[in-house]
Amino acid sequence: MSLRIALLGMLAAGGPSSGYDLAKQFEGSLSHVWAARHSQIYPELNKLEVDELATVTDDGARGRKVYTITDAGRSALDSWLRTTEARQRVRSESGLRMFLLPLLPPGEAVPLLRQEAALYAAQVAELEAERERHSPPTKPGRNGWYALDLGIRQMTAIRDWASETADHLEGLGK
Amino acid sequence: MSLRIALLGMLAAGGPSSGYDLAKQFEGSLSHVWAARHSQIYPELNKLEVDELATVTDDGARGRKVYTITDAGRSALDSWLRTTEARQRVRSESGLRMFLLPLLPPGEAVPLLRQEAALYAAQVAELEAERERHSPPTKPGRNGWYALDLGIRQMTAIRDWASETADHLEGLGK
DNA sequence: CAGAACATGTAACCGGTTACATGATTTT
DNA sequence: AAAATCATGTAACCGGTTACATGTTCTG
Repeated sequence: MSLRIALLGMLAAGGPSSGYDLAKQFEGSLSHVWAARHSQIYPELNKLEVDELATVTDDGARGRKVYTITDAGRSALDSWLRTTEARQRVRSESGLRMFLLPLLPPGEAVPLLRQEAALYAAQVAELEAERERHSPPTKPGRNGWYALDLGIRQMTAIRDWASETADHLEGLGK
Repeated sequence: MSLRIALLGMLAAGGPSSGYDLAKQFEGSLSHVWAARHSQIYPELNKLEVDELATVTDDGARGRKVYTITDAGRSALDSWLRTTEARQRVRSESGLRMFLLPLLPPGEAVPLLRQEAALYAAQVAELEAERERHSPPTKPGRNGWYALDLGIRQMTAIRDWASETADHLEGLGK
C-alpha cells in the first residue's frame, strides 16, 4: 500500500513524471524513509493506471510514459494522509545496529560508536550543503525542503546519541 | 539476515530466552527499529539451532524451549556489528507520511502536523517515564537504556520538526 | 561508432504478514 | 469450569530484491 501512496505523493508534489523520474527520486531524497527499485515502480504505475488513480498523459521519446495523478488519485492520497493510523511500522537496519552496539564490551563498542557518529556527521554535512542550495519556501510549497529539514534533524539526533553514548561508555571504563 | 542478528543480539544481551520471550521484546523496546512476529521468530530460531549459532538449553513447561547463544553465535553477531556497511535500508511508514504532509495545502497540512506533533509528544512522554524507572547504567551495560535514550531523541526530533513546520506553514498563510 | 544514460519491463526468489491450528498451565 | 495467558508451530499470500532482458537516444 505504501509504495502506491509514495508514488501518488510524488506525482502530486512533482507534477507529471515518468517511472524513470520517480525511480530517481526513490534513490534520492525519498530513500531516507522509503526506497523502491524500478522493478517495483513500473508494475505499480501500471496498476495505478488500471485503478484510474493516474493516467498516461504523454508518450515521449524512448518509450517514455509520463503519468499524471487523477482526481481520484489525489483523494486517495489525501485520505491516506488524513487517517493518522499511529501504526509505526519501521524497519531500520542501522537502527538495529545502534540498538545492539552498546551490548558489546565497551572496548569494542566505543570505536564503533565513534565510527557511526562520524558517518552520520558526514551525512548531516552533506544534507546541510544540499539545504543551502534550496532556500526555505516562502510560498506554500510542493518542494522537498521540509523533508530535507526532517532528515537533517534525525541524522543529527543519531550523531549526537552515538557520540555521547561513546563518551558515556568510555567514562564507565575508568 | 537482520532478523537473525536481532535474535542473536537479544540472546546475547538478555541471556537465554524462549521464542515467546523474544517475541515480546520485538513487540516492545525493539519494535521502534525492527518488528517481528512469532510466526517468523520460531522458524528462525530453529534455523539458528541447525546452524549452531544457538542451542536449546532447557525444555521448560508447556513446551517452552529456552535458547542460548553459542560462541559461534557471538562471533557472528560481533562481526556483523563490526562491518559498518553504511547501507541504510530504512522503511518507515510514518516517515513517508511526514515526507508527504507538507505537500498538502497548508489549511489541511497544519492541523495534521499538529496532530503528529501531539502524537510524538505523547510518545516522548511515555518513553521518558519509562526511562525514569531505569537509571543510566553505571556498569558496562547489557541493558536497553541507551536504546531507549536514542528512541527518545529521535521522537523528540520528529516532534519538534512537526511543530515547527506547522508554525512555518502557518506563517506563510498570512 | 562506441559507450553512457535513458527508459521500461519480467521472473525467480526471499523475507515478512496474516490467519489458521493446537495444546498446556494459571487465574478467576 | 471457563477464561486468560503461556507457548509453539504451519501455510497462503504479499511486498520487495536481485537478476535478467531489451531497446532508444545522446555524447564524445
